[in-house]
Amino acid sequence: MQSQKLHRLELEVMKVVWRLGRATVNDVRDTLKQPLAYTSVATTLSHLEKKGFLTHDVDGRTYVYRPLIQENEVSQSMLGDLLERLFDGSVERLVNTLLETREISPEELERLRESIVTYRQENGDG
Amino acid sequence: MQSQKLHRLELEVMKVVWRLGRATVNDVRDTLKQPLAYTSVATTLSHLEKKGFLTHDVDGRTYVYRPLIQENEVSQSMLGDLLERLFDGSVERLVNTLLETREISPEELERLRESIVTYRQENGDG
DNA sequence: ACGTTAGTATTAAAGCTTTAGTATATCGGA
DNA sequence: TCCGATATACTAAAGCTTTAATACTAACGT
Repeated sequence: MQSQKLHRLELEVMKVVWRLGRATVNDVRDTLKQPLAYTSVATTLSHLEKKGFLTHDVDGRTYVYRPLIQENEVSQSMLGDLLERLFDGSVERLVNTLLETREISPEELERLRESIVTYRQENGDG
Repeated sequence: MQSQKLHRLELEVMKVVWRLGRATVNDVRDTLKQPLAYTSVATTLSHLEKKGFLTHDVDGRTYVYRPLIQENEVSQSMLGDLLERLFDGSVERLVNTLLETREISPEELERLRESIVTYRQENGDG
């Protein structure tokens, strides 16, 4: 398993492929907010395939890409990276920073608390 | 206010300066885990100063750098960036990913829950 | 005063991502 | 069959960070 870290554009492209499930160059190009030349998107997809994040099937002469890695894996990996680099691995510091930063609605806060309690019941007391 | 996003090496260097409070090139160089040429560190400090993250006082012919931005500001900014790019701004999704990923001790989990409850009391119900 | 040392300033190479132009191949319609 | 449209392959320029060499400057000891 490699680094699982995606750069800005790579991530944008992967998000489209994750969302669509299967996607051609044009699918990706049409979905991206950022306007890009066809070949730019194609190159990025090639890179992602070479790095092992994607593969493709052939439909006529068209490549249909699909993910080889789940969004959740990448999210975990990149969040974990930031956790180490910014917070020395302290989940508590990360969450506190999050709480300080954001305007979080009471509803979201309550869901958050529930998530933690649920997780604790499932794992924490073992 | 600018982007407040630091790259890998820049962040390493800033962390040293934050920790030491005031630091010369050699202070930073000696503290960094990564071995680097004197001039590499000096260049990076110059960049950081040009970008407004640092300034320096002069002591003899030596520059003594000090932060112009707090670690917390940068942490918030960079975490917020990841929150948007990876989780579409959903704090809940971020925290859930964090819970899935990490082995979190019951103690840490309890502190986490307390943080949230405290924050909710101070802000959430208003 | 002079040379050695220890700083900073300048410049740029190396390595990376992003972006896209050009070349090439192939499908499909007239 | 031939032409235009559309697809990928190849190549590389532009823009960025990292890294460090070289040039320059000033302090300090003798």
